[in-house]
Amino acid sequence: MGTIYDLAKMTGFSITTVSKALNNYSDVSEKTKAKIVQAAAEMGYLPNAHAQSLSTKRSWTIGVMFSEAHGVGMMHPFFNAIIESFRKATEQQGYDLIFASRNLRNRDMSYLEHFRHRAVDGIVVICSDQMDQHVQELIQSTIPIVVVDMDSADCSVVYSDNITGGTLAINHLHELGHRLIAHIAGDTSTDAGRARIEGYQQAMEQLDLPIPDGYLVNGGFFSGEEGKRAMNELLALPERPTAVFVAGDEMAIGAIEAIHEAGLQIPEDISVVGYDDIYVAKYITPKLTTVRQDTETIGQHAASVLIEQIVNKKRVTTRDVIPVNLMVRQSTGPVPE
Amino acid sequence: MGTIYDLAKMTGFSITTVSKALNNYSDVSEKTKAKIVQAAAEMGYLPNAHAQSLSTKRSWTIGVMFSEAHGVGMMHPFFNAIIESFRKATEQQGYDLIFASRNLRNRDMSYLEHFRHRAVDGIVVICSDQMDQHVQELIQSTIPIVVVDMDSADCSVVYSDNITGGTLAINHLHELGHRLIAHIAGDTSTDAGRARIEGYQQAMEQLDLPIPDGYLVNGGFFSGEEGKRAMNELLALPERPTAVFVAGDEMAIGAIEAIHEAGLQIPEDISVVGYDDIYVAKYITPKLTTVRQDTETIGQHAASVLIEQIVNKKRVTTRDVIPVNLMVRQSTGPVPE
DNA sequence: CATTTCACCGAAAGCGCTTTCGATAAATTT
DNA sequence: AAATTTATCGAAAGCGCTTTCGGTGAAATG
Repeated sequence: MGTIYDLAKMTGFSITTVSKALNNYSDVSEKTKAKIVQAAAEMGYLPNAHAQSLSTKRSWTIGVMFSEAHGVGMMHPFFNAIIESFRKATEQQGYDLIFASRNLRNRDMSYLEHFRHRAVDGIVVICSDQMDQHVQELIQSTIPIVVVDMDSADCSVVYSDNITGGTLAINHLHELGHRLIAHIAGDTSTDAGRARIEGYQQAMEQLDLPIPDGYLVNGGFFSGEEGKRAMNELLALPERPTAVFVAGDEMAIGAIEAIHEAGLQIPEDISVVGYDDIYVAKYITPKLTTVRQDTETIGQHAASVLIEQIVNKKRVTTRDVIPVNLMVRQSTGPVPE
Repeated sequence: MGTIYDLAKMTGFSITTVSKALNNYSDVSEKTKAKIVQAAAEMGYLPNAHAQSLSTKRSWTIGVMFSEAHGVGMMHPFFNAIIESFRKATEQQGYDLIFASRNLRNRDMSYLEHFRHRAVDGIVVICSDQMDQHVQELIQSTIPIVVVDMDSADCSVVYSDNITGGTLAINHLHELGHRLIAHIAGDTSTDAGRARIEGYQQAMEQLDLPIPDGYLVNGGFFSGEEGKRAMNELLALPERPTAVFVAGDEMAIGAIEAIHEAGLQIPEDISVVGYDDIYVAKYITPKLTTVRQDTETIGQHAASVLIEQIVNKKRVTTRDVIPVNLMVRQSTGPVPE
């Protein structure tokens, strides 16, 4: 503890000089700089971030907002991996992350209001719901922002190449001989959900494969429960698919459960390919074939495009589509005879 | 945007009165309060948090530190679930969470220093490594603190009843007829790892079961890889266990993979019980029997004990041990003949 | 030697807010 | 009617820091 005044008294210099010394101004002699820096170290002096922010109008904080749309909060492994990567990248530049709520001492307020209150330097939002009012409000504001996993023309975005992801999965299944390929989709209110459907449809058309009625089933918001339910719908179909492309790994794991409960084998009876490549994907039985999203680069790119805006004090709107790749493991195999 | 000065000018009152009105002081008439509040709403006025903190010495922020010991960061599902619950509880009281790094504009500093710099009101640390220097430094400081998943005599702690968790698992296996029960342990540098070993050993002794050489194998830091490796060691033993208690779910999933690769069935040949009950536990094949940690209550309790300290401006040292319970699913079954 | 330049330092204002304390006018009491 | 209380407001100091701008003495220049 101790303020800049204490340091000034201790060293005999004015607070002006102390501040300059600490900030490495050129109009302070090396000798006094050294004295001051050492004294600071001795007394364990640390500048008060609030005072600094107040006077510089720069807080070195980045506000993060998770879409709480479906109560996943910060628990979804995919979102999480991204934020972790984002955090590493931004902390290297000296920024701290702040998770703001919509509650300011029991006063209800929007995220934008809260972020303005906290005077964050920039905002990262991880959200897949186009319609989220709070997100739209953030996007329309003047604060530097980057949004992940969603598209928008009004701000910088970074997300996976989900269309290619879909085609990758379908082509892989096609090469294994599958012709009856279903898709358990993410909700169409999400960009990711829609793009993967798009990829599925494009690939099927390209391959001249029909999409039978009921082969495109909505799996909702990527949960295990919904994946299971959706798979059961597929299993009840008159012409059962031999392969299914699932728009999320947790959903895929739910689907696998359904398949097993129906007494069927994977991949002998049905092949399944997931999406995301969450941590456990390669450990479960059968090891999950899945489209891997590069959370590492997504986080890094998001960080750099945000920081660039902050540094240049200028909002930009870029679109950064990150490649995905297929991890072939053991949940897919040749089509059954 | 706009400051309190603008509001003052706009309403014709002094900034003193404006501030008081906004903070609901009693020496401002209801009439002028109403005027000011409305004007504030009209111009979208929001108080600057930094200025407030500077003058009140209260920042309404809580610093969170994850033990980065083994590079898991905020990605581990168990830690994550806790933080999510903690976040919900604290945000209801008006606090924001800040994830600080050890990097302050390319100056290296400790977490304590960083938190002091940011002037957080309290700290939550989620860590299992007793020896972490940074954590010890935090604990010895004067800032209100709560640590999760670790024991300490010098601060408030909240963690699961891991000893009971261990005995729960062993007793369950014993009831199923198992006598050859091994344990893939978490590293003994972690409290959780040690306590679960303790529970294992206590239960085995209680049941008069010997622990053969090699039946207690270190699984390191709870990763899938290490679980797999440890399981392979067990499989190579002259007398193979019929059941294994694994100190973490991800580790258990790795162990399951090893068992399957050895051509053995679960639970027919070997039963396995995990620890944590992570999200996917109930979806994988076979559905994992596991000791469930109550992340919800852990987070809530951590929040309330921290906030209590903040409000009372007085550090307390409490120990809050949260009960666990066994989720019996399909990875455990009767001992093979 | 007079003048300009340069290196180094500090006074002071300002960032946006809270809070103490005193001032004033109105209301109440004697 | 005088004295006291009450209700309402504002001046000013302070929170800890940055930054502009001016000042001083020493060194460099003519």
